[in-house]
Amino acid sequence: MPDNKLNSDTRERILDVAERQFMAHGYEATSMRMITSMAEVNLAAVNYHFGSKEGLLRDVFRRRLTWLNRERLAALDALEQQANGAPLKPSQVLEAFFGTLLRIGEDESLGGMTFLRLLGRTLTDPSEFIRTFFAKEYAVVIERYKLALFRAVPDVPKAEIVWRLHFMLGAMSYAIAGTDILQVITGLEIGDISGKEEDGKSEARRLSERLMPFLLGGLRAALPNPADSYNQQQVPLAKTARNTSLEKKR
Amino acid sequence: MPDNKLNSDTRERILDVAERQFMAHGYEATSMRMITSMAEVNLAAVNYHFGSKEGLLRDVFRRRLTWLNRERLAALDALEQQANGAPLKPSQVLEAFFGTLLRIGEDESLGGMTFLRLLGRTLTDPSEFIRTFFAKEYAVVIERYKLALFRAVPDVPKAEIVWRLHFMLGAMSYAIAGTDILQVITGLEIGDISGKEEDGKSEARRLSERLMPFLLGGLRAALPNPADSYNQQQVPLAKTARNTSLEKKR
DNA sequence: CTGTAATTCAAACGTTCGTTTTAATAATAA
DNA sequence: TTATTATTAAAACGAACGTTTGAATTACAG
Repeated sequence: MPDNKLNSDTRERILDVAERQFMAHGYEATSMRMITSMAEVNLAAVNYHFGSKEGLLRDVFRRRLTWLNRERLAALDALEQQANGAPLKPSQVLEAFFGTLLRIGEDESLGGMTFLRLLGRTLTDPSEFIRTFFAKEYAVVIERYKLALFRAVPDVPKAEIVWRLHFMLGAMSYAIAGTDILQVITGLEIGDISGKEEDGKSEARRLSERLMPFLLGGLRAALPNPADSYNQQQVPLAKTARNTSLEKKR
Repeated sequence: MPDNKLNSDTRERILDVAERQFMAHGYEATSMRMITSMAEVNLAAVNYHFGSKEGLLRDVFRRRLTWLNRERLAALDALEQQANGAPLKPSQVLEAFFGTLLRIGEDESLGGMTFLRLLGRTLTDPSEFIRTFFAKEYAVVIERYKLALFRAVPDVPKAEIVWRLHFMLGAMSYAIAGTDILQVITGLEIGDISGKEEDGKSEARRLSERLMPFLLGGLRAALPNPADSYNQQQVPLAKTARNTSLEKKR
């Protein structure tokens, strides 16, 4: 068992194909035979180089997240050093966090939109293995950014900021992952805008321009008024159709 | 092949177990033998009642989405009728759309948090079958709400509103689906807040109170300034060690 | 009660899955 | 060179998959 050493080219070709197939069909629905045949390597090569299918998925993420984590921390370091002890602006923190991520989408050598979509989709994967992997992989970076946000938005309670970081991650992941289904759901207008190609690497940039103001608006939104419950009264309507959920029909 | 008639109780028990297992492990990783053994029915029962595993998944969603779609349209109808031709407030539209959804999480007979999580996770599923299914299932409702949002937020361009609807769906789905991984990623504070149980059905309500202001803030956020690209200058630092946000590096 | 349809059941179907084994080949060090 | 290790190759492993079959059982209309 090697597990170290430089790329044998086989390794890299497997990672490339696996990244794309996991993105297109999901982890469970992608078989090793699909991967190895498309990569034009022997079936046993995956187990030889990565130990198992899980090991392959882990390394697919590792080679991208290593860069991402380093870059995200560096971006925050630079901002804080320049701020000289003063709190950062919320837009700066978000730009460092989400802008760094979206840069991946513009650079094919960092994984491009393929990896971004894979990342967005995998974050909702329920499997235990994936959950613990990401928790470990992200822990340090998230902690740093959480603290930066606490300082950047001092008028919003910390607990609320954590919730909103949660929401922001979701909005971003979905916006990235959902190119297929959500753009169908929300209509073709986005397709019109994105218009396939004006320049080669515009998709991530266009997304960034739309996403960042949205996230900023959400992050700094007015606090929920504890007096009114959001669920009952905004919609004053009558008792609509009641019928719980099923039966009927057929 | 029957496919009609009322519930044989077997049908219902299969749907309940399948809903929970699909949520917990994902569609592909859930086998029919897991489902049928936990539901204490014969292995062949799924194929008999639903035709196939895909048919089962489809019906798992149908029995919930039928209610949700009807309720969402009814909520919008009631608001618009009451408004008497005047545009609705953004908060009203969001409350009708997301509030209705989150009500599912408070009512076990509508699917509860189990179904909400399943829904959130499934929306990112890459499989063709699921994508087209949701596109059809959602089309009418989304179209109605899109129009309502256009009127409710007239100062935001329509294309931008579609993007933000996209983002809002993502924030919501992730917030729902990601109870496991994202709460680990974003730290334990949320767990402290949610604190297991104060009252029986509080989880969805707590989520709603946090989510709604965030979505409203994002929906009405200031437009991106076309003059400045978000990628270059929000992080104003020098060319020093830090590359702004994209290219360069490496 | 009788007869027909609906449902349940045990068993097996053929396929595909991830992984392992054993041998052949390529690469590298002494 | 030779010895040693790393990599590739072909074939097979047992297990699990979704589905189908055909008989046994139940439900129910006449």
